[in-house]
Amino acid sequence: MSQYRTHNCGELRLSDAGKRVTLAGWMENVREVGQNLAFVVLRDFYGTTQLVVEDEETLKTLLAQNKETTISVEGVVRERSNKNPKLPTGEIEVVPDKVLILGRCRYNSLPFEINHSREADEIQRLKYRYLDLRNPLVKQNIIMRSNVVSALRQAMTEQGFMEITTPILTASSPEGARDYLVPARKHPGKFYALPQAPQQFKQLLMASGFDKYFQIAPCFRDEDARGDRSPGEFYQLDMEMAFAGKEDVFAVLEQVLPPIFAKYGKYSVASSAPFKRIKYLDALATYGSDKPDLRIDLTAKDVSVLFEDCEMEQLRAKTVKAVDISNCTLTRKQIEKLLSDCEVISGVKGYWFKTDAEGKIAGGIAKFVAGKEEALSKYVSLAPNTLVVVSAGEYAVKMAGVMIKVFGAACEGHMDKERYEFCWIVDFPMYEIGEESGELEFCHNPFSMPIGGIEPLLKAERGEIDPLTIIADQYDLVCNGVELSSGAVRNHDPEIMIKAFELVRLGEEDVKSKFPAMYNAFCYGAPPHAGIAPGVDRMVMLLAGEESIREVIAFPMNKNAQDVMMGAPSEVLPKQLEELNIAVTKKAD
RNA sequence: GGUCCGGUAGUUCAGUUGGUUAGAAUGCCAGCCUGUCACGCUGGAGGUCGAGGGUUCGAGCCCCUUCCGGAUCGCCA
Repeated sequence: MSQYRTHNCGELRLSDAGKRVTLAGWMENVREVGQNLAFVVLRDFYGTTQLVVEDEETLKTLLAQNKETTISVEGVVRERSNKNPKLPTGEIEVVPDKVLILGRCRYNSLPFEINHSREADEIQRLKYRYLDLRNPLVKQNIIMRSNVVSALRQAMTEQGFMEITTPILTASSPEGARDYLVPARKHPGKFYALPQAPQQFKQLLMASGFDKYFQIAPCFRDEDARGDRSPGEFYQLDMEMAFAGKEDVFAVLEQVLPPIFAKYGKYSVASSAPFKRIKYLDALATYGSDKPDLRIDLTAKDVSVLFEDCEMEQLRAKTVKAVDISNCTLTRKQIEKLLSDCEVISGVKGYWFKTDAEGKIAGGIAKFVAGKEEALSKYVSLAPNTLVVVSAGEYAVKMAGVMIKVFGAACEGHMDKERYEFCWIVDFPMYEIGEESGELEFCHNPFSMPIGGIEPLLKAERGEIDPLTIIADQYDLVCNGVELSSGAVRNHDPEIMIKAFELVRLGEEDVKSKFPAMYNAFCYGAPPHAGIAPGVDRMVMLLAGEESIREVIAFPMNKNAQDVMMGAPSEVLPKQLEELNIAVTKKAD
């Protein structure tokens, strides 16, 4: 038996009445209702229990303390005369006769009220995260995360995967995101890097003969944060399989994820295996996004041909996209507000018109579409009360995707929020023309196998096909418009690797110098392999229905990658820098 | 780094065209209250209106600079 308690604050019931118990917890609230009568709410991890204080001495002891002081009380469980059906412990109360002060709260005023901490300023919440986390609602997400991670480990193990940890101090990788660097004390001028992902290690594990690997892996990237992207560090369910292809990877996640989403998620799972597969180019054309939210029933139509001779200059663009929204009751003001929201997100202007109750075109750019009704109706519905939003120009597709998400969520009847819709986005282009360089570059990462192996690469080299048409065997898992993870069938063949690099004006030496370990390992006989890495934080975010990733991390950093609670990053002693062979320079004023 | 929005009591916010002593709720303190559970009632304390400068007889409000926060774009193989 614990030194401090016989029971926790969430477990006593009517059947325990008459028992002598000891409880410990935080003094959440004291309600004095008379000269010698007060109710004290005691809270611990498991719940709250009401203490009733009827003697002057105990009352004095407790009133001398601030709220949030931790105490231990010994007393008898009693049936309440006034029961509270809202509380699991609401049928009983404890009458303490011994009170012990365990940890005094020295402040009579807190930075925020514990049970309303979610409404408080975020800086305060992060600075006093240990107080914020006392709020059961805040704590709940962290508990759920723990359960989800444990369920993921169990499911992956059941699927025959083995968890192997990989180094945190490793070599900087020139590709991809900015690295976090760690100076190497014993090697002046040299640095370790924290891994952006265990990508190369897991592929090396495949070359080492491990068959199915997974890891709840910490990843570090020195890039700016977003609502759904924590700065600095995050976790992935990283996995890789040998002698396996796309179908094997899909099968594993289609078995592992839905039961976990069903059990821990806020909503029900609408997708069953196999998940819908959408080609990258089709996703862009239909949904205006490579992470479509399939809960929304809106799609984008290409109406470019209709506006070639349009009087309105902005609409005379190469690409014009239209999204028709049936049974739309939004007012002109609401429509324009939503369009301006879209404009903030995408940086592109949007246009609109609608059909009235008689099916007549009105509002917005109606003047410029008048007379085109017949041609238009081949692409979009012009049934009465249909709103049509339009985007044009270089970023028309992207804007269409934003409009689908914003209007889909805002218009009655076009989105069933209460479910999880998974899909695979497949067949990503291998190469693209870089915006800055204007030359051919890898679209995503150079580790993916081109579909068809070396053949399409050779054809492109001979000029028989456009290298932009080469497809990488790469895939994304998307759920409710959130990119959960990215994966690929890897390129395990040094010849194909070199050829893939040659198309972007690099060669064998570059492959060797950029990825020496992997290149060498693959020269000793590597298995074909494939993998994927769903983001744990984003998954938990979806399950909890949270908008901010910081709600599912115990100790999150703020957007500027600072830990305001610990004071990180911080200055260090000159001695530490000397040891690391880092010259101390004084900042110029 | 760019754009947009915001910063007023411990906390969450209101503050009209630039005009008397800057308000509310909650928390805190004191008193009252014998069945509360968001306890109630009465009273009280609590403010560098983010900072600096300017316009003005007069600035929380207008202008400039700057700091901080949020959203977003860039970025995230």
